Amino acid sequence: MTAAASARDRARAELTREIKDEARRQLAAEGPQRLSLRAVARELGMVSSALYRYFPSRDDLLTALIIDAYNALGASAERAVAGVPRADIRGRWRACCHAVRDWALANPHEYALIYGSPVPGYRAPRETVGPAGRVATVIGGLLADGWSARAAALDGSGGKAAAAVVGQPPRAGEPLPEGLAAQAAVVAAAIAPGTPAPVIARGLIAWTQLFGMTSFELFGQLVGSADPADAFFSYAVDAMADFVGLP
Amino acid sequence: MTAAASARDRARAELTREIKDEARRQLAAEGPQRLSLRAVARELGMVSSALYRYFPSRDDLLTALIIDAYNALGASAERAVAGVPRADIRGRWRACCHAVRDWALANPHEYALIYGSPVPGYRAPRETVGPAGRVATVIGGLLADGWSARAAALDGSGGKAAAAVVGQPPRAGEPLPEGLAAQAAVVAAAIAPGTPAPVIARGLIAWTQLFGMTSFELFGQLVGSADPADAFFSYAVDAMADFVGLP
DNA sequence: TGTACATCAGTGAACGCGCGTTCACTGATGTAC
DNA sequence: TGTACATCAGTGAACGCGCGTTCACTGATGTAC
Repeated sequence: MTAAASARDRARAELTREIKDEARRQLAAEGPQRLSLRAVARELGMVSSALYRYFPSRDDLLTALIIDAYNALGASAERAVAGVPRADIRGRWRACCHAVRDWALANPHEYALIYGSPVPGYRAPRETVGPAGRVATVIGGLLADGWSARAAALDGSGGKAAAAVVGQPPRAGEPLPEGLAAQAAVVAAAIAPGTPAPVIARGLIAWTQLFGMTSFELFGQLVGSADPADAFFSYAVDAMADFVGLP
Repeated sequence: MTAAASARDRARAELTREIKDEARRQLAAEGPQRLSLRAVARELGMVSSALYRYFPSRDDLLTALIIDAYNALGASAERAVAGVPRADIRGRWRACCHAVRDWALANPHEYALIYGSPVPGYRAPRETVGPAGRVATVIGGLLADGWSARAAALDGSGGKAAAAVVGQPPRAGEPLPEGLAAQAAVVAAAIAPGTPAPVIARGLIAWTQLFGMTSFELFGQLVGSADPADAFFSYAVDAMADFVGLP
């Protein structure tokens, strides 16, 4: 009786979700290491040992939250990018960056959970790597699109590429340190096929800049300089778009 | 009897240092939130309540460690920069960036303590802001030196500034979003007198990039792309030197 | 220089807390014949 | 369709742990006259 079987299964799925929701709520209120199974159970009106039917240990609950956080951030970036016309590559880049920032500001503890200091004694298992890569994959796609758009423009107009606010865009033949060229090739193969290594290398810089800036804002490091950070963030996003050569 | 008075005082200062050293050791071994007064006391062969003669609470001990960490990192950057001839501005920038990274890799938990997610329930008091600004102050000095060197060269050579690998250096008149221009002016006044706002704005980008990249390396976010990160790091440091217009 | 007093460092016991995890159990929900 | 059995969810008590902090105390070190 599949319908009946899935009745129990559905109850199970629902409670699993409720546990995660409550855990997420506590995460938001207290931070990652204050997350306690007992408190979650208490809030749900269960006895703490009951949670062990759903998560074999506290670390497994944490892992589930981490995966959810990566997925939520990734989905938010993907959604934002999909909302901009495909040809407007710079607009998609802006959308991606702002989606990252907005999600981080809206979910500071979840952001800290995945991009802050690693939780001590906790080692991220394999299942996190897929979700963890979603934003990078989006960025890789934009780099690839940006490169091919620019390559097409160069062919057509004899070098009159889009004006850059912040400097010359990367060129395919630019020299790179050897180790980096190899790493960039691997990255390109994975998320930005056909994109030359120098573009990827700059993309890595922009990627680290984006998250560095976001973390700094969230963790209070911009107080006294670029806080509030709205203007700085937008400026940096555009500067980095130029830097990686987006049209 | 000042000498005798300072005998007791010296004993006190020494034990205070020993407590911090032991706490730092535990920090390195276990991470910030595993730091426990009882464990520190145990290791020192004291009873836990004795620590309250030295630190009024666990948070105060944490604060002391945070200040020490900022100072250690700041001193390390200052030392590295001072070891390079004053005129070699790019060399000093490189030294500064690599000092930050090297210190972070050598003291990962202390780095996480100050640049990772904020410790929950802990609010950094005033005394941290001075030490926290030391690296930024170093960078501000380099931006100022870079700008005045470039301004001098422009005057002398009619615009033939140093060749940039990565694009055109910032110009004084470049447009900035309004809020950012004001913030940049404040920053300039504090740590880079006479430096135009666009240079400062790019400096902020480079600053966030430096720490973003370092945090990503330390927190394992570069695994699968730019790990090991030596080549990428050096490349990014040079790219950012161009980006902020260092000669 | 010697004595009476004040200051301070360190002790040891105790308070009250919350945590993760285990285990034998009860009762309800599902399955097989 | 009805019964006997298996599976699973949730209970409640318990284990053992370590933590931060307080408090009254002892004894040593310093200070004032």
